[in-house]
Amino acid sequence: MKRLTVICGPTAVGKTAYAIQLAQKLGTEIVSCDSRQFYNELNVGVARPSADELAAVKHHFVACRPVTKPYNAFDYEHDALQLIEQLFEAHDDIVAVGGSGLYIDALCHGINLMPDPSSELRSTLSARIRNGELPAMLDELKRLDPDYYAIVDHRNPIRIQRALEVILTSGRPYSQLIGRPLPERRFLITKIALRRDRDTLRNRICRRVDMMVADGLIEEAHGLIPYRDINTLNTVGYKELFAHFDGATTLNQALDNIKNHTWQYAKKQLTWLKRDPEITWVDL
RNA sequence: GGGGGAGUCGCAUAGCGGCAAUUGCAACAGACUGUAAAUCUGUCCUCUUCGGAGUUCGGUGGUUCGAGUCCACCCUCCCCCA
Repeated sequence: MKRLTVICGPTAVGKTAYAIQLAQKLGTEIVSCDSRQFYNELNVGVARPSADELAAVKHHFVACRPVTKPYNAFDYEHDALQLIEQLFEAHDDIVAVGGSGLYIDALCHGINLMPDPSSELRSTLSARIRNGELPAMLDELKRLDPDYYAIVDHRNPIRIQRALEVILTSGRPYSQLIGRPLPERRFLITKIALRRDRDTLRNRICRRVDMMVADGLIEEAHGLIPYRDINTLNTVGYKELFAHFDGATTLNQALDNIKNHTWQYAKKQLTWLKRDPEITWVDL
């Protein structure tokens, strides 16, 4: 049976190096599931593997699309699955690495098929949220899909928006669409989550941010100013520098913010991974 | 030496007689099915059987039914003139 080994864990634990070593040992290639390393324009700020690392093992889904083209977990599932089937023709093992929990879940278990909302609908709904119409939207949701209304976080506008998008374009309750069983993967999945003690991880994060600066993070962010309103650029490491470019913070404050926010992100990743019973934890 | 201003729960900030005390950040925990490094929630003086209870606003006294808020003195810091 073919096997996919997924390497996950918080940012800056050392997933990249671990995955490369494993892939070399298994004589195989790497599929990234990092929602930010997909993009051509994002390099040092998203800790893309170095040129040497990319040369050591063939990587997929790294720097493969422009930030201007929207992408999501469902598209990723589709693309990655297709690629994986293809890679299994030549390999018994494949290594996947990444820190984006939703994308890892999409790869390992899939996401229910739902119709794509038109971009008009999406922008209409987000405009309504900006205009403070969330309560009215909640009423709509209550009427159209009481089951989902009962469980969603009423204060999370994105959740409400998404549910309405799906309901309005499919004509069916969102709660029905997300509940359906998903087909099992036709390959074995082993999930390994890397872990380090808090202090070590925190230090690694701080050191890595300093290294990113030495590697040109500030210049990279500066060059990305034209794209700053794209959601993909709403990313730790860039948004803090955009604020600095605006004069809202000093450079040192911006870098401190990046370190803190990266740490918060690492904890959020851990929270996501903790509830996954399939994971085997490995202490580094 | 003279004049002015300020000390609030880790940091910053509100507060001008009814306050365990505003807001932001940080911290801690959590949610998450197509924006996910996104978005959102809870806790955040101490104890709590989660109903409350006990201690707080530089210090010491005082005025008041009641003081972070008013008065006196003291301590510390900042600014201006010398």
